[in-house]
Amino acid sequence: MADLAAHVGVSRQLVSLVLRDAPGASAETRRRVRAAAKELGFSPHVGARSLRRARSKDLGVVFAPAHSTEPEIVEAIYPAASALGYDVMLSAQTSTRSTDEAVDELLGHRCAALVVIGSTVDLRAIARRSHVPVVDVGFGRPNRYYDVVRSSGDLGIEQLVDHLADLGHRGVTYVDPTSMPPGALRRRGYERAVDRRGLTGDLLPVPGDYAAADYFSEAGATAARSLLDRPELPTAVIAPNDDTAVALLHTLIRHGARVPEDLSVAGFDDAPIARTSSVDLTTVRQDPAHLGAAAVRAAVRRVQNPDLHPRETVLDTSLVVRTSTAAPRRPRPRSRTAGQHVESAG
Amino acid sequence: MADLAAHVGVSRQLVSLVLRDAPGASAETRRRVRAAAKELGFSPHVGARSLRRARSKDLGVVFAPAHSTEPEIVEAIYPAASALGYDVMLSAQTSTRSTDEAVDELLGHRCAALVVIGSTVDLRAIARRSHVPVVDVGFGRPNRYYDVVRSSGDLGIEQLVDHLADLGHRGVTYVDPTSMPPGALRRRGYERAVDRRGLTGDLLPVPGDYAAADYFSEAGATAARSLLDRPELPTAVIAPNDDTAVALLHTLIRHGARVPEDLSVAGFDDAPIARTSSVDLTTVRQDPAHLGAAAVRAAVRRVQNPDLHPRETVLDTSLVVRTSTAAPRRPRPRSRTAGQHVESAG
DNA sequence: TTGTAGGCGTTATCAG
DNA sequence: CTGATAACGCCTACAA
Repeated sequence: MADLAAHVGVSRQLVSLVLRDAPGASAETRRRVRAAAKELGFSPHVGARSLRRARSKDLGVVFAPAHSTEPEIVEAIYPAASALGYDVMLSAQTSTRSTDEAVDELLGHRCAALVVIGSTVDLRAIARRSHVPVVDVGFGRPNRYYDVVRSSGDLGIEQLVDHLADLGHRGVTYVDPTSMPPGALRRRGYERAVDRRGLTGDLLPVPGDYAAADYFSEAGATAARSLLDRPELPTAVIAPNDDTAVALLHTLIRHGARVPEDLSVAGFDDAPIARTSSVDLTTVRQDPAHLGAAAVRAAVRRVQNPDLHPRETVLDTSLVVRTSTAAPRRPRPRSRTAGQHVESAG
Repeated sequence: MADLAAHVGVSRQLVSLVLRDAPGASAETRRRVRAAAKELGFSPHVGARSLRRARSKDLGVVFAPAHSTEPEIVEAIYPAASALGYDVMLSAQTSTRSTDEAVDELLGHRCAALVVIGSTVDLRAIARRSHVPVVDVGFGRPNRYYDVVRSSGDLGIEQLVDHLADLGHRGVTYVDPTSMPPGALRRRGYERAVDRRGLTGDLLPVPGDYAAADYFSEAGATAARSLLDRPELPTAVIAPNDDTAVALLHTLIRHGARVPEDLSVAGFDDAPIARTSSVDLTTVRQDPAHLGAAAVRAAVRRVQNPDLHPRETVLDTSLVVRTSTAAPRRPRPRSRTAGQHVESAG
């Protein structure tokens, strides 16, 4: 930094002011300093900066890179954090790297707060030893130790059941990958909606190992084979995540069933694969941008006021109707028009 | 750290020794120091550490979280770096965050080297201003400024063509998403193999925008529709990435074609989706673990000896045969039995 | 094993 | 806007 100052012909502290966007430098000086910094390839040493600064402006984010939905949330966190003046520091949780390791690295960097995405472990111990606010994004339950941000999985499934009931379906089958962490909540939504609408329920549990990379897909394929073994196919099937729904859909199609003519299929997440034209899956969207922004807000709120109690933030989901659902083969008189995109504010 | 030392009843520098695994402390002391660190929730300030240390032991990694194959490479980089004594620092490149921004953040952390995954831009400018070794993982071309690690896309496609020829196919159609960065290389492999085996070539170019999130999938769906419009389907189709191949496969199946009975379909990448049982795609694997390890090795090599010239590392691919490819149908009659319907859907 | 001293690059404060 | 000075937490070197 001294080099840079000498090169421009100003003092070091003026360079420091410019580089951290602090007031007290003229526009012309700013320009010259920035130009010189670029020319010399200089960027301030963030280690030294964090050493000296009173409070950190870094948000630590723990995520699983290979997961299908987490990266989208990570991408959304960047602009949200940036808008509040925070930098983002990523730390991956993988098969060879535990949540604790990922958290420790971030703690070493003295992040102001931690956002943990899609964790299946209880973050209580982590929250206690962190000494910084912790936010759980995914499927945590409200507690006194850390903030929880999640979407309303139960209501989302209810939206799906309502959609199918409105189309005229009298029964809806629900594939339940039983070891999926948010599974219980979503299944409750299904049961509630089926009761409320007076539909015939049909629960198809598929056990398995959540840690297996292809558990969701295999669950869909397994469920499809089970349905194909029946004397008659149901008219509508819901799976509580898109990977399972897509595998279900493709396995059914491969065995001669037509979707949506023979049966309707719906998923949950609005993952990228649901949007491709060869799938075009009716699903429930939990907006990654909303989740990311809510997580950042929750973290910053407690950074600014550490005495506040952790909160639960539940985000609305929105039904996304595509061409994998339609009225059943012999539509009832009360069937309505399909194809509407119902959105609810976040 | 002073607190910790006082708590254990030893000197600060002994604590420092223990925390960085340096020799000079007894096993018993190590144990007590670690226990106390855990109890007090203490971890060394990496900023202060990097400020003091002569050389950095951090490897900066730039990647696109939402990409289908990059996260697997990122996961592989962790153990590879760890084995050589390096920490990993992640920086995301997204639609709202340019490669330059991602690189600048890492440079601010004074990483020892930079690994840039799947970049479509020329890294020359970045390599010049970085003052640290840069490694491009993906589809860079050899040059004097930075290392390149890639897999042998051309040979991989040749393996695929050979496999199909060995099965008895006399012609192979090749879907070419023309704006895909490694596309030219792979297409050359196709052309070479078709010539060498004396097959009938059939190039099906699909233009589009690489930046669009669903470009690969849409390319597959488009190609499928184009094939279905022909009077006769080819017996074998290759797409140079799995997303395209899967969309192609599903669109064909949805329109009544049987895979592999009517035609064989193959992809490239061995992405997670290719492995699911509802897809079970024959493909070419470029091992993410190998790519990650090679990238780390290339980076560390030049960190340890900055005078060495950047290199190109080309990794072998391996053919993964699954059930989407088979021998061509012997008779050519288009006799289709019940349950098969060709329809035009959206 | 302990103690002491110095310094890494930055920010903060204060008087000019 | 400049100049001077202290401090952040840690590592290194050296002597005890």
